[in-house]
Amino acid sequence: MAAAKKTRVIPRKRPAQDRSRATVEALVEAAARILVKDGYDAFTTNRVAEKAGVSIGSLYQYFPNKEALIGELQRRHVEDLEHGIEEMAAQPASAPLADIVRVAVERNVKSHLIDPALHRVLSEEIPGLGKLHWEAGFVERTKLLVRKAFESRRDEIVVPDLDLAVYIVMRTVEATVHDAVVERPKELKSGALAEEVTRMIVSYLTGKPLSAKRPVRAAAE
Amino acid sequence: MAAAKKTRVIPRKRPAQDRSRATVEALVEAAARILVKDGYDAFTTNRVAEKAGVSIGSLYQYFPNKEALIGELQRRHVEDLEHGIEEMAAQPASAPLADIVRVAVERNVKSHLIDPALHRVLSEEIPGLGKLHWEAGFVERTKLLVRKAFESRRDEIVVPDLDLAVYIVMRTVEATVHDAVVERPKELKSGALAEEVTRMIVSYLTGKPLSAKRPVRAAAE
Amino acid sequence: MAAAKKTRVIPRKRPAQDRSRATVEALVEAAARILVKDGYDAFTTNRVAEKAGVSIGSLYQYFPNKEALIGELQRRHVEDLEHGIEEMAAQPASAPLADIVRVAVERNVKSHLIDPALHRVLSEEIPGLGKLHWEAGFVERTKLLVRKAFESRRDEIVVPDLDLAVYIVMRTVEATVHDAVVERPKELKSGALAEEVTRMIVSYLTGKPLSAKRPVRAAAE
Amino acid sequence: MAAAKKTRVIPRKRPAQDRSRATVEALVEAAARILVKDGYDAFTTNRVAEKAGVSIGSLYQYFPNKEALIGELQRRHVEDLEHGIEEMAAQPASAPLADIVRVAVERNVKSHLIDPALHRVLSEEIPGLGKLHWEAGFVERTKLLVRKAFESRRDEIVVPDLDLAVYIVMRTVEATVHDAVVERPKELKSGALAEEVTRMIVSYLTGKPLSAKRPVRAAAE
DNA sequence: AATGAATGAGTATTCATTCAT
DNA sequence: CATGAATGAATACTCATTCAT
Repeated sequence: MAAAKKTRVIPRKRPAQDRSRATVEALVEAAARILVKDGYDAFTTNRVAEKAGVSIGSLYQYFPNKEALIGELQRRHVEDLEHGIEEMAAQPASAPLADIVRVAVERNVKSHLIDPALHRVLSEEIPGLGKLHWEAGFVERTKLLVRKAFESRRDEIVVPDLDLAVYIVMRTVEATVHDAVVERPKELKSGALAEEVTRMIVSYLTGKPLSAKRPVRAAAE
Repeated sequence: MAAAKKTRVIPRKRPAQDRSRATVEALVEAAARILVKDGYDAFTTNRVAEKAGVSIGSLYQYFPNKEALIGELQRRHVEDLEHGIEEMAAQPASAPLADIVRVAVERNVKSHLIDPALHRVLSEEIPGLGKLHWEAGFVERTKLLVRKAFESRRDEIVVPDLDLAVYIVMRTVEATVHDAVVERPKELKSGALAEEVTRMIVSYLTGKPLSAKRPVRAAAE
Repeated sequence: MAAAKKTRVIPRKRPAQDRSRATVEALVEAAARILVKDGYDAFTTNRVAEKAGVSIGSLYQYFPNKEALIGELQRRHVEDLEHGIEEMAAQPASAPLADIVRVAVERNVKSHLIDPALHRVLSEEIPGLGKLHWEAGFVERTKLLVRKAFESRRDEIVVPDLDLAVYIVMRTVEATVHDAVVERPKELKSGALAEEVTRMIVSYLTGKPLSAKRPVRAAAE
Repeated sequence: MAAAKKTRVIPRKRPAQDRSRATVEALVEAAARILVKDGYDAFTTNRVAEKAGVSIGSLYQYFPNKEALIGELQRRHVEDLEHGIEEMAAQPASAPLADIVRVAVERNVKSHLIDPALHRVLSEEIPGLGKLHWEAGFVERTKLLVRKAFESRRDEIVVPDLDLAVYIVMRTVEATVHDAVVERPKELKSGALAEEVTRMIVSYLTGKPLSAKRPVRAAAE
């Protein structure tokens, strides 16, 4: 129903030269800084260009429109999130479900601690595009990896509908960790939140409580 | 950091006269319709007034600004959510934790099935204010009720940090149900989602799986 | 082939109130003045609004875009041209072809003497729209009237293809008179040009020269 | 009154080298193609350079500005028109007026059939400069030749004011033929239009109808 | 109370042109 | 000669809000 926006989200040129790259980087940096410091209302293309020390024309040389600039910011965050899932998927086949979940959750927490303020603005203050933009395919690719990880531990899992479980788990981790940036920063940093969320998910999937906390190496950087 | 908006969110007057009430109602209706059908971009005060069959001047008679209109929409949705929590709190003291959780989850699902499209727009397309707006105090009042419910079943709960548990549970239910409107509509309506989420939460809180499904009366309308 | 522009040309509202009418008039006036004095390059919407002593917002209240403003100017000129053709058509059925032609030519000259400068800018400096805009149907309506006038004097006319004759005559009068505004202003005002053009057309249509000049009353205001 | 543009219209250098010539040619070609296919709005210097397979810098090596590019296009068209007039002037002194006129008209038709689309865009879609641009002196040189041709047949001509006659004839031929490209393409190609226009002009100038059509050799290529 | 004409600050975006490499 | 990254002035248009009637 809601009106869809007609827009390219892909940067106009893949910057090749060095000067180009520097310009693009300056723009992205400036965009992030403005978004964090002054909010979306202050996020105007002219302001971004100015803060980047670049002409407005140059901004449009690399980003077809305002949205594309935001898109790039999102892309970078999502890229990191995806790396996290890949790290989980890279766990040895022998690793128990609990370890898998813990790695995923802790890695997700790590992603959210990189630039929490930017992350918050990105998901709360941007109009028109909630998760819509979320780098095409990211959610699907991610779902697939999680599903595979679950499938190869099918015997440990008591939940009948695996697909539904994947959905619930993913939403839970994301929401729970994401909002903690603002509402539970202490527990987010201390690891307490990750521990609790891991417990919840594991006990849900396996049908039995996760006894003692047995830290996993992969979580450490 | 982010620029805060200076605004009253409360309707200028409690409409007493009938005509007034009708006007307000028409405006709110029109606002919702536009938001759902055309998205936030099309949501202009002039357009709302026009669709409501009212002059723009009249709109400003009842709503001090655009945000207040949105605020009213949110208020109405949140009001329903709050009623849900109150229903949960109204459970007899003897009701076991599992029942409490089930009632809360199922009631939340019900709230989200009232006007899913509007609900989605409200939480995804509105810029500048994510949950910030969320009717002052709603989250706090709600947290309190949930906490009390948990406290009076403290013996059933194995999680040490009750406050953290409340946060996790609330975020989980909200996120999980909310997104299901778009991504898992079937399981949302069938009750399968509510069942799973309830299982997850109960097993997390109590440390033991929720055996068979034992439906609760209060969930039935 | 050439890209067509997507635009409303119709004024947004038919001004009803007096204040509205005054605003519209001020805008049209300002538009004409700017076009004549400074050319199309200086014709910006903000400038027009300013010169009209009206806010830019008001301009857009009555004209959906820049083009519509020009459209209105053209409409007014074309309206006058059309009145001229109607005057020709209103000649008594007994009037000989020569009189008809003379009336038409002289009336056309009159139209072009109203605001020659504006007229010139309108047809020479406006990009994208040559005659394209020319008030929908004007050319057709006009052709029809001329054709009828010719048909009812078919016996006087020696040209076999009447349709082609109509085309040639119309283009000739328009081009010849229009450019005279700039290139032959003296003869345009003195009536010499009209006389010559009339001669040319009549001798072409009838196959015999138009002997002496026999002025027609209708031409005099 | 109208703001005059400050510009060189002559290409910066007479390309001597072959590569240069090729570049210029590519640019002019690209310019024409864009103008015809996409209209004046799409005619940007960057686009022209790109389509020509040349860097924007190179464009400015050969054309001081956008206008100069258009100027070159016009120059080429006008050049052809001028050749036509010269062909007329090259008729033997003994050739009767009717032949002269016929040659001129038919040659003009031929010019307009070379690249009608480009020709149309050039004269209808280019803003700021109607005929102003028209290669300095073209109109004057042309007028002179026509006048001379008329003078040397003064005895055949009944019109008293020769200068006015020249103006009227020239405007008539140009307008009548030019617009036929769009509005009477069939008659333009068949020669019917040229025939009619010739008749009109000859009968106007000589005061007697042009009896039978007596084709002239010069008109044949 | 209602109307709706008027306001005008604010913004995304284009494109001709320059100039360092 | 060629390149193409960078420039930045210029402009159409939107929309929340006010206020005279």
